[in-house]
Amino acid sequence: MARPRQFDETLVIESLMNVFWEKGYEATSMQDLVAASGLLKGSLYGAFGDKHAMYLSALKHYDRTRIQAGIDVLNGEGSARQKIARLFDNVIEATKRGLFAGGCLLCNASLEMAARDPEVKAEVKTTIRRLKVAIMEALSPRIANEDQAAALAAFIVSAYFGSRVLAKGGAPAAMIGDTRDHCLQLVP
Amino acid sequence: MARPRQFDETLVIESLMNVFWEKGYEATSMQDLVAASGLLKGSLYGAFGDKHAMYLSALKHYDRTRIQAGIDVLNGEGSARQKIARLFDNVIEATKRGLFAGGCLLCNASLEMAARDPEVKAEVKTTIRRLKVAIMEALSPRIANEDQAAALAAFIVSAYFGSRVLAKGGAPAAMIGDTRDHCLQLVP
DNA sequence: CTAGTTTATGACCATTTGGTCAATAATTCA
DNA sequence: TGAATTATTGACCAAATGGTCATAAACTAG
Repeated sequence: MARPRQFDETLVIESLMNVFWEKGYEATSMQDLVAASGLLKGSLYGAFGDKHAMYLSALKHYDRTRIQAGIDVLNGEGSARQKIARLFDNVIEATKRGLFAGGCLLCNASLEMAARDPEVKAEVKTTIRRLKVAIMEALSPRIANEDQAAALAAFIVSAYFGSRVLAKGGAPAAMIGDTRDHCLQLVP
Repeated sequence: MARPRQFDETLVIESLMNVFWEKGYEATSMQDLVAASGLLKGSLYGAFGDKHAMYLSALKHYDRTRIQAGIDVLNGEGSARQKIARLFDNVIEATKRGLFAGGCLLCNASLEMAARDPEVKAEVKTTIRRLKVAIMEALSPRIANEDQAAALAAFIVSAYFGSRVLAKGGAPAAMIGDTRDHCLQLVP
């Protein structure tokens, strides 16, 4: 009934996400978002709301794509140990290459935003839960006791997130490797 | 030979640190720092340099005080297991009370700043190493093999940092408890 | 073709940002 | 006391910030 959007929304969200991912919320300016998306300010505001709404959209997009990719691995083929190893190997790979500086947007959002932003906190909380459940289910064929599986899953999530902090902080890749190896030892 | 400082430098750094700790670097404005310190802008710049230098000073102060307090625990009395339990209990305590929103300044700095700020990265890297070594030494009476102790120490640091991400992200305290318990099981 | 509706555009805005500086005040050494 | 040195003060600044809006353009239903 009217003029249609002249851009692919998903493509634009992806570009917004990449900026927030690399720079964080506060360090990202509207100019950065304009430059990255190729749209003009007015269009961005019209389509997504204000900067904060753009961040939330980016976070949800990260959940739907990057986190989901991890969950797909956990739901896919292979032993529990192999699947969990793959999660850590991605971090180690990224650390060794040292190219993209973003790390994990979920972790970044948790530390930068969650404490002062209830909406971000809710989103982060939900995504953490999703990740934990997926790990639990990957473990369930090997661990009959559900509480035990939940506890181990919580633990693996912690170690995984911790490895993202180490990676960004310039810790040697060996520390992340050690973390990975210890985690795998615990997976039956 | 001239007019002396009319303020306690350490006290001022402490107040600057608290602001950065709670809000992060980018979300902290010079106005915030002025308000928190009670000094005027000119005095702050005169004494500490620019905002970035203030952040670095705050980070170093965090190392000298808060991180050192943790290391003191690790160097102090008690079994290795007891000492490491105490690290996690602090996080759990803070999570349950939900009062101070800062979490761990070292983790915050790593995720917000390290990727784009070599000085912060160097500081974070050094502090991570200090923490890891202290954990290693706490373990050493029980683990003869040095490589093994180093690997376990790296692992515990990861799990600890991860629990800080979980805590800020609104994950249930039980997840942090599970993380703690699994860590302790690995400590001989 | 036209009326109606939505999108795109970029000029525009108040506010806030980090940072400077000349003037003044306080101190010490001689 | 006076010369030298440093600290404090607050006014000041250019630039950047997030955000708005009137206008023009593009599309669809009738």
